[in-house]
Amino acid sequence: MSENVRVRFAPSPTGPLHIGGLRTALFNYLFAKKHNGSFILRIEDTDQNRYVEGAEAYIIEALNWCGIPFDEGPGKEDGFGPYRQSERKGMYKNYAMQLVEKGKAYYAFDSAEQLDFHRKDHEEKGKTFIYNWHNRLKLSNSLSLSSDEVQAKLNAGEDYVIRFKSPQDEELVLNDIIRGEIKIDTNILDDKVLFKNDGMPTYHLANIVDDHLMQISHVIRGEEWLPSLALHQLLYDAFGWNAPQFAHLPLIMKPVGKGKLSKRDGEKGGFPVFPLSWNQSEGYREAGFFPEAVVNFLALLGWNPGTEQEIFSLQELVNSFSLERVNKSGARFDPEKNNWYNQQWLQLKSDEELAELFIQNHDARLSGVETLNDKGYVTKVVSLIKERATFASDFWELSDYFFKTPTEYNEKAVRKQWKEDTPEIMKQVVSVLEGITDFTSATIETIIKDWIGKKELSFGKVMPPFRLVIVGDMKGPHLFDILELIGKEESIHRIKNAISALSN
RNA sequence: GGCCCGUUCGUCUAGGGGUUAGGACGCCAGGUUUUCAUCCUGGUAACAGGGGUUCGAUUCCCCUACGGGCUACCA
Repeated sequence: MSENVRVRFAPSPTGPLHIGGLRTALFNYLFAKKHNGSFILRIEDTDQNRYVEGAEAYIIEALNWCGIPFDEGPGKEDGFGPYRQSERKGMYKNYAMQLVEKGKAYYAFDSAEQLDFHRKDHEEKGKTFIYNWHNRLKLSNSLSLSSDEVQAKLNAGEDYVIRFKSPQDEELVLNDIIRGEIKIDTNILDDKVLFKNDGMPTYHLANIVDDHLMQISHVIRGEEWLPSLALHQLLYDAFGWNAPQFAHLPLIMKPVGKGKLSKRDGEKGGFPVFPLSWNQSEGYREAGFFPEAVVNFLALLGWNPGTEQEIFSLQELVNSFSLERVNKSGARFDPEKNNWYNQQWLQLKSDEELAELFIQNHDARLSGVETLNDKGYVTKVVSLIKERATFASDFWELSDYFFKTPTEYNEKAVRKQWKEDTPEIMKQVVSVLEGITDFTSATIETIIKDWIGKKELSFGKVMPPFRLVIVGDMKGPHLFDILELIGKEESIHRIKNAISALSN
């Protein structure tokens, strides 16, 4: 690989970054870091009609949240800026003019209405209207008009665009790192607009000029750009520039049904499609996903290292990433596996960190449970229940009985476990507990088991109802661990409480 | 419609001219936990179809089907 790897992520600020865009950014980042290169953010805002306030800030925040910040971009100038195309506006026209002077591009005066008419007309006849060698001489442009006529129109201030003059009868052999050779017949190409009558370049021109000026070495983008590759290659050739290498990433598809993943799928399936919340759509961050899990899942969607490793830190991804191992076909988005990754990453987090999250999450939702502000206690609770959780937001439901005395008891469990003689047994358990001074899990366990043995009671008569009165349900970690945490007084209180509640 | 790209378990994928076609998610069963979950073990399940090439194709080539993308003075 060449020494100077420079890649860019070039989103349009038309809304929140979605999961596909995020993966494109991630692959660019991984490739850049793998080769000690630079990851550049360029904002492609050449279409002022589609500009959305806040979108750029959103994109930047999303990249930061994922842990894949850009090296150069808006606010991080490094000699190649500005990084917003709207701020580069002044430089594009000259490049368009260069092509006109070289005879590689031309002025076109056709109105949107005229072109619309042609398209519809062709469609009715079952044909496709393509503005190129085939018909450009029949349309209104500097190829069909005399230079005097053209000059007159320009002097009169008529609207015009600059179109690329795509070549006739050539076979182009393009190269893509992921897909290999792609052959294209230039006769089917159309004369794309490079420069719009509003004084802004189109994506195609701005993209090529900026990639050249910013010395981009590799263009890694979504497969939706593959049809434009021929035009882009032709543009580099027309300018006499060396083209970067290209890699077109497979798309991310809907979990079910046809087509690529959309915002709608997230709403239907109840999973996020945006990294951060945007208006009414909940983001991964707000839904409680860890960025590590999102990155891990996304990286393995369309790429794999060829080993059987599934869990990767960002650094491990960087180390093993290569474009050659990116798949060609689209990958279905699987919310289940996404959740699994979060569960895996949650287990990797420290109890302290998770306790912090638990406290934060909970304070926002509920109040009145004092012990939830005692981080030492919460940390212990988390250590006991985290293996049951997929999200930090599962914690409360998995551990509420550590913080408050049960007021309800699982009906089915009561029917099954609460027998005639159970209240009496529970009363005896109370007196056994009262006699324990070292109220720790292991000690309580030893004493209770001894007592069960001496009394010739069965474990089945004691332990299930014991759990039921402490937890309110037949669930949770090792019972004696729970007892130690909630303490002697509360344990006894719960048993007495349950005896009166269940013995009507 | 035209052009381009693609096609291995339900999903993400490994593999590659001769393999018991491997792993992960999900699902199912068993074990552990005298609870639930985790965890462990096992199971379920795939080379789209048809032609070639070849001693032999899932692997290479062609066609078909299917899927996807593009077809704007949007990116």
